[in-house]
Amino acid sequence: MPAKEQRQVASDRGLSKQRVVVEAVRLADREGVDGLSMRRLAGALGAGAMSLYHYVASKEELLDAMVDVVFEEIELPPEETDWQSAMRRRAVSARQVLARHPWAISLLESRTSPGPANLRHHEAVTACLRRAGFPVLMATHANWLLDSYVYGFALQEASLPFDTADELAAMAEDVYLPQLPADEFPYLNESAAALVAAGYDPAEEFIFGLDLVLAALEPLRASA
Amino acid sequence: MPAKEQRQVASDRGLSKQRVVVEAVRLADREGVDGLSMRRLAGALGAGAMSLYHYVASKEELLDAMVDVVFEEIELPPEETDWQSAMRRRAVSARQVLARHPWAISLLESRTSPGPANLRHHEAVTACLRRAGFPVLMATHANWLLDSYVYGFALQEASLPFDTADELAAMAEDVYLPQLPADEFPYLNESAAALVAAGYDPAEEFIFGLDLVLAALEPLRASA
DNA sequence: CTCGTACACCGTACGTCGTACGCTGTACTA
DNA sequence: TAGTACAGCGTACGACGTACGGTGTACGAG
Repeated sequence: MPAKEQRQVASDRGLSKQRVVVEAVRLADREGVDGLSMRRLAGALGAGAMSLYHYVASKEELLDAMVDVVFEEIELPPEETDWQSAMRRRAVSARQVLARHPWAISLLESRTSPGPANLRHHEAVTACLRRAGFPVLMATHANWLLDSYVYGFALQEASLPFDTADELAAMAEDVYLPQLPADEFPYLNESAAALVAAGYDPAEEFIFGLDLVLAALEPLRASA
Repeated sequence: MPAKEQRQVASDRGLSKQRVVVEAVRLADREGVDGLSMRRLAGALGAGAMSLYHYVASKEELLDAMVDVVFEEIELPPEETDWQSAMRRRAVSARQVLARHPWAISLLESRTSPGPANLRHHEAVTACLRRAGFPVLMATHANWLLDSYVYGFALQEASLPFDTADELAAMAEDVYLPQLPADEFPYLNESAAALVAAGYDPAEEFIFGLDLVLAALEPLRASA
């Protein structure tokens, strides 16, 4: 019934798994993962809902592909520098990317088989550690530790309702402190006051723990 | 129309926010968070779906309450010991609890305002650190670092499709190695082989990173 | 030039979801 | 005895994922 005047638009306007997944990521960035439905996604692509199923077997597969797109965005550890700088680079990049796509974090939990970009990433990180002199088991330990820190930080960051020092100060005054009776929560009150006074910026927190972890790993490079 | 022979069952079989939330946690443990629907939950409680809304304003509020129940299960840092032992205790407990309720991790990301148990927990941890001599800002750093590690580890653990060394060995042989061409992923192959050979048990991984982090924090106890 | 087949895409339909709304029966107070 | 409050329920609505069976266009073979 429809479409009689459209002709060679196909190759340009036509769908593809690429286009579907990329648009899904955009939609999730904009509206959160709960706002991502097959119908809405199809709408954003100017297509019918069922057309998507020619490119993705199910919504689950779509989510898998989205997570892998996110992994593709994370910078691999550069090979030219010392291992600490390289790992810092990739960790900082990972945090940035996960902050840009907060929905990806909650998806990680439920996706059990890593996509190709995830594997490539893991390989590159392991390579960096092994070349720096970490024995196999130590490299595994370091991997777990660093990834735990990065993911856990991103997870906590995603649940913060503020981004900057100013917003923190405003929220502390208006929202937090009122529900924190000073006698029941003396230390949280103390912290909140001190953080606001110091102009605490959560964005700078990441590097502190990261460098501390990297320094703590350094001595393990040559041991068994 | 119904219910004419039931009488004093009310106080025993009657609902309450407690019962609703606890049963929701059980259901989520059993079927995952996707398997938790208001109808199914009501069914498990022998009630109609809409009855739940007398105890929870919305499903969102139910999820908030479930997360707080999980926090209640986490052991607070004991006050009698040195700070490292205390923090180790609570971290180990947190990991256990989160492993028992994997759905809670993905919920953390979307819940922006902490419940009472969460606040009490945070207060206790901060108290422990401050009493151990950490200055306010350092205690904040330590908090972020430790929580990041615990949450991130739990997140990674939840996405593992195996729990024991044996299962890892089996999966490595049957699933992972076949899709990891040795020329493209030399280091992952090396790691997989070494881990299987060493009888690597992911359950022991947690303590390694935890103790490393605790040791790295120790020297910061008295500095500004 | 026709026709068959393959492909890209779509409309409809089903069962499930969260929940707004309004009704019932019971329990207790006046 | 009447009135009120409350616990719980039934129905209904719109949105979801997706099974199924179309329908138009492109293209190679005859």
